[in-house]
Amino acid sequence: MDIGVKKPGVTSSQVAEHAGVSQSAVSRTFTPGASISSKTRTKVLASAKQLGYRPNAIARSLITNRSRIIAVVMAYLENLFYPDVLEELGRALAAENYHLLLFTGFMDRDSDPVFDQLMQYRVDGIILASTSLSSELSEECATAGIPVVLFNRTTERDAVSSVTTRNKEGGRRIADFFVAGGHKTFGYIAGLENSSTNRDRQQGYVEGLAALGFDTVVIETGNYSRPDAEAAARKMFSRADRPEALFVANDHMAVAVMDVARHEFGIRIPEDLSIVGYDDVGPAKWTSYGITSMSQPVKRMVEATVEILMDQIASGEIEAEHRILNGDLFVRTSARLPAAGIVMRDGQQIYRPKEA
Amino acid sequence: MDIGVKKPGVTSSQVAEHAGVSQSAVSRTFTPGASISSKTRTKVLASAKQLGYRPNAIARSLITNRSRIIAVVMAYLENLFYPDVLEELGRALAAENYHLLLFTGFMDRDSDPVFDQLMQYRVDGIILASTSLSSELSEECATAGIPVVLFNRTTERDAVSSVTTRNKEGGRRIADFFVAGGHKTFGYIAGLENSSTNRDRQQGYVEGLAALGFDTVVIETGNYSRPDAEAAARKMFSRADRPEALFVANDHMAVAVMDVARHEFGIRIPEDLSIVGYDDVGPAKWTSYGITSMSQPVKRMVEATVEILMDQIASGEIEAEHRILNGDLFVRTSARLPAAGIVMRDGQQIYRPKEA
DNA sequence: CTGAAAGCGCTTACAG
DNA sequence: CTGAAAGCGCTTACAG
Repeated sequence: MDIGVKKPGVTSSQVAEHAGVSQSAVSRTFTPGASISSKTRTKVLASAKQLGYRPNAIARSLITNRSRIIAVVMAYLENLFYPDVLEELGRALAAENYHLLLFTGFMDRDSDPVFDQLMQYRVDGIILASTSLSSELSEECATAGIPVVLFNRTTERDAVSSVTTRNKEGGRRIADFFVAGGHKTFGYIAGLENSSTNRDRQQGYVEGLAALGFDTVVIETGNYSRPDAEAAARKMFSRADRPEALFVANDHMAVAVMDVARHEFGIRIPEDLSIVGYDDVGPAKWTSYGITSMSQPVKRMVEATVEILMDQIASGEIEAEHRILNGDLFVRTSARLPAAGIVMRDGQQIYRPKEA
Repeated sequence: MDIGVKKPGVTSSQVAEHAGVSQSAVSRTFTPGASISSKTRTKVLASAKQLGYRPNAIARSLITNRSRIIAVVMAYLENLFYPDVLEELGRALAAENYHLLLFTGFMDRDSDPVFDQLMQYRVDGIILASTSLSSELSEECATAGIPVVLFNRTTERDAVSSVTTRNKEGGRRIADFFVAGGHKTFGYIAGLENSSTNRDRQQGYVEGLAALGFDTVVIETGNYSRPDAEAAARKMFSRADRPEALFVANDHMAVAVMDVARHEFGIRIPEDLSIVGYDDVGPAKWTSYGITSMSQPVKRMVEATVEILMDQIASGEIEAEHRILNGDLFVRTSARLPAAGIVMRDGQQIYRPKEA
């Protein structure tokens, strides 16, 4: 035959018949808090076990209007920051007895194409990471009562909930750190130009430098992509005014930039060039790189994300909520050190200037 | 109120009323290949658009007994190989109009705990990567008519479908490569001891060396984990009989091993020590590492996985199928080169001894 | 091609 | 605490 037949599973009616009770009794046995005598319950459980019964979540969803599924949209996973987030999300959602429907591997940074798919499953919530949703669709979600959280990104109108870290303060902290370390010339390898993280990090950095009397920052753009970052690094290091301090908008690019610097240009780090990255992701900690980097607290960001979702699902109130968390500048070997301001925390060096 | 109300979506009945047709007509409009006049279809589509109707996939699943959801179980994502796989899976499943329910972030390497959850959603198929399922549960899937594919792993009894590469041949190739490069002493940093990949890679390597007259291989175990690999490297490099050629069971560990070698022991690579890894994953290609590594063709592995699943879903025949693909030894800078056998392919160096 | 009707496997008032 | 019954939003024979 052409269309395969998945053997139908055991149903609550079959269990009811086997146990000699009503189908409602079976349902109640598997509904936490439902009114059922322990005698009936025991009988049902025994029959269920014997028949290999498992409640059909699909049927339950249809009637409760709750799928217990959260859609996670993550366009790409090359930057290890995102797999880290995904793993934490898996854990956090499982703890709430929710499930994770993943949309990944499409090239657009726009989620609209996957939106139809995701809505058809009547997901209870949507998490958008490394991607964005048009405002019409965001509005449609609000109308449908489906909470949406932007992860590590905000939109201009603030109409959608978001979880981010203080990117602007992060950029400023890096400016302080460079200047405290005695650097005089400054560069920036930018991420995606229309992303809020890039905009904020760059702004904080440039403003911070300006406040300290440095008005010139040479900029190339790496678009948060490895090949683009390599190209940007080649341009940056070929310039006559090559800076001695370089902030790279995330660690994913910083790794590529360091490789180009050392192996293509013979630049010594940190003797000839100081590099600071962002995210504090895995490879930043590897000895070969040892990147001084602003951290983003993935675990707490995920907790905040899931919290917003759970609150809004429970209350039915979809009001945009913005959680902004703090990061720290973890000091390693990729940048020259300032004379003061470095403190130890949990065995790691972080930069905490007094005024902070 | 305590329990939030997700506004019910637009239903096919509402669209039918609006369009002045039967609910069946609406359903047929959204069922590819259903018998419907283009006139009715147009009317329905117009009303659907106006009302913002989207078919409810949950209701459809209930009646078709097909969820169009594939469960992917991936215990952890630190090793970039797995995010790569996930991204390809996202693409490949979307192309078949299937969706990906991800289970990740649990510490066990055993999938049994998530199995109940996954069965409740009546998934149409299951992909297990970096994790395994007890044979009882595998059998239960077969009974229920749900295809399961082990990704990058096999079980002893071969009862479950799998997609792997020729790990044993890979180990043997690495042995050939080392010996051709003039190495005389050999080591191995093992992965998880009960995993099929580790067993096969190790066996091929040890047998290959033996066939060439080298009977001694010093072994430490890194369990495919970064900290364990670092510890294993420290033990390995502290040995009096430290080998000059070291096969590390995957690149994820090889990166850690190289960092320990260079920065803790001052070992020069490849002058003092040759290292070869496995997977040919991102960091292997980064200049700082440049790991010579056996590749696993992720894209083709994913295609094979999805193909098996789609075939078995369509036919309803759950017969274990084993796809075994070839990898190549990509030659970079982490190991001393043999005088012959290195050829170019697509601008990359690979090792292809004549007899192969 | 079309519509009325049955039914997928559950949850949940309702009445007892 | 329990059961009979309605109904969630669809698909799909069936009859016309």
